[in-house]
Amino acid sequence: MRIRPGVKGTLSTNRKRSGATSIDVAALAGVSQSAVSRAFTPGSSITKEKQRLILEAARKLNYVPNSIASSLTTKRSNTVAVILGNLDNPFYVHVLRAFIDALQGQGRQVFTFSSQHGETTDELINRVLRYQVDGVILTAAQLSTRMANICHDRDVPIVLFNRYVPGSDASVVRCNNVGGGRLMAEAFLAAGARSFAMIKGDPMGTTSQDRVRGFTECLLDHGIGRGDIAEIEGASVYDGAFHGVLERFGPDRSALPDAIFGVNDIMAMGAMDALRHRFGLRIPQDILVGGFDDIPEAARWPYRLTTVRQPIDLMVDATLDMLGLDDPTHVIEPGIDRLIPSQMVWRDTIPRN
Amino acid sequence: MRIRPGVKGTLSTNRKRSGATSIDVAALAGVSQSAVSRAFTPGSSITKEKQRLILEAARKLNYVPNSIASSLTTKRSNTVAVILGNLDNPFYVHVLRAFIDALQGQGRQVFTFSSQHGETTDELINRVLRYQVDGVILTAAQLSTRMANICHDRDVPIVLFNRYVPGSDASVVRCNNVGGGRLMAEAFLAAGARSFAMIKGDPMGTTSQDRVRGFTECLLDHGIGRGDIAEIEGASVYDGAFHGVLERFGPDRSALPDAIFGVNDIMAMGAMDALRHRFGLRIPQDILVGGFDDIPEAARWPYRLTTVRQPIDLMVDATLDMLGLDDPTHVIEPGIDRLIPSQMVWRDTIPRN
DNA sequence: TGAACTTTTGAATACGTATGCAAGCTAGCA
DNA sequence: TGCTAGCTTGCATACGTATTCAAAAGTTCA
Repeated sequence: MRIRPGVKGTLSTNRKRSGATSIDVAALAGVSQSAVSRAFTPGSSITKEKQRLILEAARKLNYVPNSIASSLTTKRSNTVAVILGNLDNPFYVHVLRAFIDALQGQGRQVFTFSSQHGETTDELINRVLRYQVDGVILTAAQLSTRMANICHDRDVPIVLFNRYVPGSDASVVRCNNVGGGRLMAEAFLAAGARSFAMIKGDPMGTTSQDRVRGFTECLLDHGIGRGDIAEIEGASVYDGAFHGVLERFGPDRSALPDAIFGVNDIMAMGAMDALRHRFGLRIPQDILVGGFDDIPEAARWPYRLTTVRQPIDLMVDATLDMLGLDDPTHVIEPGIDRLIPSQMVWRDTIPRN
Repeated sequence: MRIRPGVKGTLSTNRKRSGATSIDVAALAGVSQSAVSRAFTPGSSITKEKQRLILEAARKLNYVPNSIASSLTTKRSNTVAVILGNLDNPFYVHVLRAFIDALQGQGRQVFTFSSQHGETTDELINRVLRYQVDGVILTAAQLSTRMANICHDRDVPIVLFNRYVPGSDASVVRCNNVGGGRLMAEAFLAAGARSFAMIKGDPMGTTSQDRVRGFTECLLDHGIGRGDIAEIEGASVYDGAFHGVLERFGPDRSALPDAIFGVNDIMAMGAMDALRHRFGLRIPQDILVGGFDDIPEAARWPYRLTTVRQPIDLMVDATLDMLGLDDPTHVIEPGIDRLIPSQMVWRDTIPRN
């Protein structure tokens, strides 16, 4: 047993906690600590034979390199923060998984932060920055200018995923939400719909706003009156949409429109369930429904939802690319806005002519 | 601009990256570095007035304490690893969120690891240990004895969530899966079912095995013959169950049993969709279906699934409690097995007498 | 064989913070 | 005023690894 000086007494840190260190391994292998470090650093200048010796000693001692210590000198933690909001929306679950898989493939770990209620974004970003993450992916929460600046000062790249801050120069990867909204409006119009309802998501979120805007503008362009476009607050969750539809049209079903646009799939699904199971309507015979996202759940049998696809993989790739984690000379150009095209996915909730 | 000696030349680490340090703050506030450290450590010995001064200076410099450096001395990273497998099963999404929320509430961050294909558990745990996490929560992946030992040596508490390693003495929190399986069997029997099918999950997972065992044993106890209990591999995912049912009973619908037990809700949902939309069956009039987990999705209209509840919150609380992160004297007692009771949730897929 | 290189090696140091220790300080009390 | 007890404070050091620099060990070629 190795003796650890300075860990005597009534400290609160009286667990051993840290196993063998590179020094222990060096001692056992009869080499210097530097050699151990090099043995674990790919591309380092070390003989095959010496490396073998060291790895063997390391195995004997159950040595695991301490990334914390390593980060302190290299100033890279191989860590990325993913800031999450609404995990009730399966879309973001798929996004999270895509990021985890991609980043893990690069040898990076993912810090998952949830933007909790009662915490300001500034507090959140502060928590994130403490951990010296190499990059930040923001799929929820607002980004204040001050915070964007702090990240910029510290050279921590930050990419907004499917959201943007109007008037800021933060980097953004997003789907063409406005265009997608238009696509859905056109699909409804082509199917003969003349009156509409939209179920809106997070009122503060640009994603929902943009889809609503594209949808509305396109309808207005085609001569639909504002009075024929109802708006329902769905808060981006299934239950919000389900109850939103119930409350809006329950008292007076004659007010039901020809078509309902759920600003995301999970809300479209909630609306469908309300329409079918509470109002006894058939889709698309009695009413049309459209969604947005193309989550796998929306393709399942009870729904077979016609929707607008957000290409997750493209968006994730673009985000990681923009983060530029692998390129030390990478400069985070401010104000880049990668707009990924959206695309109509036809299934059974809107008849196609 | 502060000059950083030693960062000259053609290093690959030529980003500034680290913003102001406690030394910078100390200089600006005219105090020692120790004082800055204490100003940010609650319960530390420092005057209110001096603390105010320091915090003000820190704000001016956009100082954020470096947790990496702090972890190096305290040997606590305030970080917990959550190892995830199947995010296609919404149950684990809810579990993840529960852990994130709870841990964040304790001021800890969550490292999310996905147990990827092509990586052994040993490699996984090694990756985890590098980051000096204060604890490990395993909701997927097998735990080898060797790895359990390494964690134990390093004093890193590790809790298996809803899984266990037979013959090992790892700490476990799990739902009473065997009992839950029995509950479901009893429910089916009470409703008059005499022939059965089970859709099984991960063949290596104890969770699925236990539920299958409880279910089967109970049926056998009641005189059902083995020949009347069909087994289908569903791989714990919706599509697996959907196609499993299709392939098994599509060629010969007369082989359909009275009742189908999806070993988790998402598979029960897949089975329901296949039965209804591909076979045109009514549930529960033509066939009974039961699930396990009680995920919110299973309560929605198309399904209204009768199922066995796993009390996520209780299980999460028990897990964190067992981890004992807040108690420095906490000893990880080996072999603790917290069995949380499961409970029948009656909805519409099994008639209740 | 030896000169001119290239590669490998180890010693020393830096990274940013927490903390033991001793000194400085304040307040309380006689 | 003098003395003690308790709080604050700063100094110095430790945490575990990566990297620089100079020295040592190989390698190539004349």
